[in-house]
Amino acid sequence: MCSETIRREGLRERKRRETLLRVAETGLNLFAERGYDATTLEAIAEASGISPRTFFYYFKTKDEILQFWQGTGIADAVAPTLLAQPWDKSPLQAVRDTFIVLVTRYLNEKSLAVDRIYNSSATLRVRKQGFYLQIEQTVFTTLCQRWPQPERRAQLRMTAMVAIGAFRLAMEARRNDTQTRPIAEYLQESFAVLEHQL
Amino acid sequence: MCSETIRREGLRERKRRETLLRVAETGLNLFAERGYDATTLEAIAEASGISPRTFFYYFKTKDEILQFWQGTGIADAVAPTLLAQPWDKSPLQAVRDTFIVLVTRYLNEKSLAVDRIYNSSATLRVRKQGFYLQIEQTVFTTLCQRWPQPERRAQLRMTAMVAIGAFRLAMEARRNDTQTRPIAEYLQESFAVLEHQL
DNA sequence: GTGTATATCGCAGTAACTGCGATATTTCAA
DNA sequence: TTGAAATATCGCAGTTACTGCGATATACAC
Repeated sequence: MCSETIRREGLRERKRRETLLRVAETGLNLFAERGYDATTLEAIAEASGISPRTFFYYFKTKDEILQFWQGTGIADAVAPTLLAQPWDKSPLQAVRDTFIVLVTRYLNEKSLAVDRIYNSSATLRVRKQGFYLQIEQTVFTTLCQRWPQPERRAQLRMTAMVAIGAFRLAMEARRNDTQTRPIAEYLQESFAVLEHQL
Repeated sequence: MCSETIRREGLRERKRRETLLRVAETGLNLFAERGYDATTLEAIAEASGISPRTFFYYFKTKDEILQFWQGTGIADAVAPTLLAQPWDKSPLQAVRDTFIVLVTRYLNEKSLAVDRIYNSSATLRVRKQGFYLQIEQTVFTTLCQRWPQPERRAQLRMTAMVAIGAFRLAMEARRNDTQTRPIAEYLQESFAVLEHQL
């Protein structure tokens, strides 16, 4: 029966996607509740209804759960969004406007939770830099695509670095702020300070 | 006999200093030879003539050996050197000149080895950011001491960030360069690119 | 010389991961 | 429909970094 079984995705893929999401969500919740270090793999596995061994089938490491929430979206969207910017903008302007688009589109309550977890310990704070490093790299290579003149390379490298720096400082400002304003505002301010530095 | 025994330091402290240095050196050598991950604590301990347990009496973690070589010196010298800069310099100039002094004074062949090890794996590259984060923090608070006006804080935070960024890019440039020039030159160039960004 | 602080070490334990190999489930095609 | 191939789940044993506890030895200070 049911000859036209819904087969646009396949049982396998659906289950996989569901399990992945369930584990990621369970993990994030447990981190938020008990703290990152105090949450064992075993606990995450059990709460997700899988065996500890199977956890590693979905995530290579424990902190890939955090990367899952932090990185998904933004990291992949940087290059296309940056390339889609109007051509009359300066490199720095283009990156700034890209970031403004991306944070509005991808940062949500979950990102706030992740941010709080990342800032709960020194080792995690350091690991978060891996994310920034990755974005910096992507921004740089994308900028080089748009402005391929070799003599601009060093300058573009610097642009990528200061832009990610401004991004970091914006997140920092948001974290330290007592009120809660839209993330894009912090970004605007951060880049304004950067441009004022000149 | 020998009533005026040399007692300016004490046997204890001397031994401790010697052992610490021996372990740190052995570790660095093994890392360079076999790679960081392939070097077990047990191997370092054995090659240093101590028990694995005693290793943790000297270093809390394995990568504290890298921190020992990278951080010692520079991290502690940043604040005093920055405060000793002439008062007519701009914040950014002051930080730049501080870095030039420090790299000339503290970076040696060992730092090169450490740099190579740090860049041998993605996880280590990320961990190195902990060092930059620390320096950035120190630079920021020191700048705030010298220019304590609250309305400058945001600007000084940005200065600290771009300065450390320029530092990072200078190290990167040196690593990617085929020839070997004095580190201070890369720094000068990096800050020149930064100032040109304005 | 005696007490106190420091150094060394073994042992048992934990937690994150890896490799191997067994079994079950889904898929694809003959 | 059946049977082979790919994928998913899992247990078990092992490795490595690191911790806590407690024992013993060494240096120091008086």
